[in-house]
Amino acid sequence: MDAFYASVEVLDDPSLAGKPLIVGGMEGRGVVSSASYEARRYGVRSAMGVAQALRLCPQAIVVPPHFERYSALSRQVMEIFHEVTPLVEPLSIDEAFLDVSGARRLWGSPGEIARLLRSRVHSETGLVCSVGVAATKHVAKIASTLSKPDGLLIVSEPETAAFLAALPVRALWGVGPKAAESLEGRGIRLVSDVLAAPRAVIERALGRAGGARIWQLAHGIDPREVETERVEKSVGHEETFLEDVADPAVLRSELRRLADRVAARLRGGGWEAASVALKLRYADFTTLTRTSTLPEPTDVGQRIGEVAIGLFDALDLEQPVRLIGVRAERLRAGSGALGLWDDDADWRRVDAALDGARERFGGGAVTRASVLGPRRDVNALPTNPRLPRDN
DNA sequence: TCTGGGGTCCTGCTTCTT
DNA sequence: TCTGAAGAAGCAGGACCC
Repeated sequence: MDAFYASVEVLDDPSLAGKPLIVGGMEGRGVVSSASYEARRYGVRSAMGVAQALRLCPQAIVVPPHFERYSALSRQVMEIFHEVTPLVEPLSIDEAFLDVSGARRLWGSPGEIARLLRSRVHSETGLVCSVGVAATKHVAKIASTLSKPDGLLIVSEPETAAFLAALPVRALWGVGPKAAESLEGRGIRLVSDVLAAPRAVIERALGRAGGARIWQLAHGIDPREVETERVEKSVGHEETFLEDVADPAVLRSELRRLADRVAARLRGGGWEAASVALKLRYADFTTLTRTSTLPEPTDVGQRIGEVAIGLFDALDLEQPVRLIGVRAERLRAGSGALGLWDDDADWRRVDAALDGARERFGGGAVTRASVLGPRRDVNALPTNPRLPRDN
């Protein structure tokens, strides 16, 4: 979707059409979430402070984001995609990969399908989208970016190598400012320079995993399928204060509130968290994180809050705090999940959990049944003290 | 008058277990 | 019972994406 949030705002208030528009956060410390193309002409970009954006474009209209509305329209657009192919991989609220290789007999060539999608999205939602068509996800993604706004770019398989070679390295998925700087420091500016360089040079510049990935993408190698199932790995909430906060009591209370929100989402998704992370950003923007693995997974806000506060209390507050956040990590299926647990390793895990529970509760009454509860979910059992994990 | 909030993945290090 | 190596896991920080 093109300038998605800004386009939705225009859809809902046509008087904004044709004007420089910024969808952005709270006053003072807000940033630009989305800007209309009229605002972008003045240099306004996503993630820029709203104050800076207004210096560049003083006549811009700033509206707060309406995420529920964007989500509703996103669902509507995704439904259109699903009517064309079941192989849809939402990448974010406003982007998706579609595998249309099996839909050609019904809907025509990939190019025809792309035109159909653009037309249907516009007629059924009033919004404009751009489409990239290619043999791999990576090239399709780049093509859609280059075709914006309101465009369609088809890169056939034989054209792929030449298409990629002419691009700056920054266009490759996963090359951000730091990676681009590291590559450019070695004289590697274009994808064609990556092709000419030994793989070892790229891996030295970007690290082993990142280097290998970028080397492959530059060569047009991207075997990733369109994945319709996605498994969340963490959920979190964080908040930047309007003014920096130095009072630990206020920060603890905020942690409790954030933990409750995180826990509510865990329960909504049927998950439990195996560890809890605290994030803290000082006034000078120094950011630190602290993580703690839980004795047993939980979806209870009070428990997550206790752990987050424990991590917070272990810190020496050096400065007033600008941002604070709580994240639940290493999610696993929550209550109600069934696991098979008929081998020795699982029983050892149960007994280890028993030991841990006896230590915590002072012994006697703790039995295998009281540790397992009604759940019988081996994966959700405590892993303290350490045992080999099976995931 | 700087710099949000939602995430994923990787690296380098330490600690623990086998 | 001790020891060293290897691997797993935990943790912190950072890059990157939308």
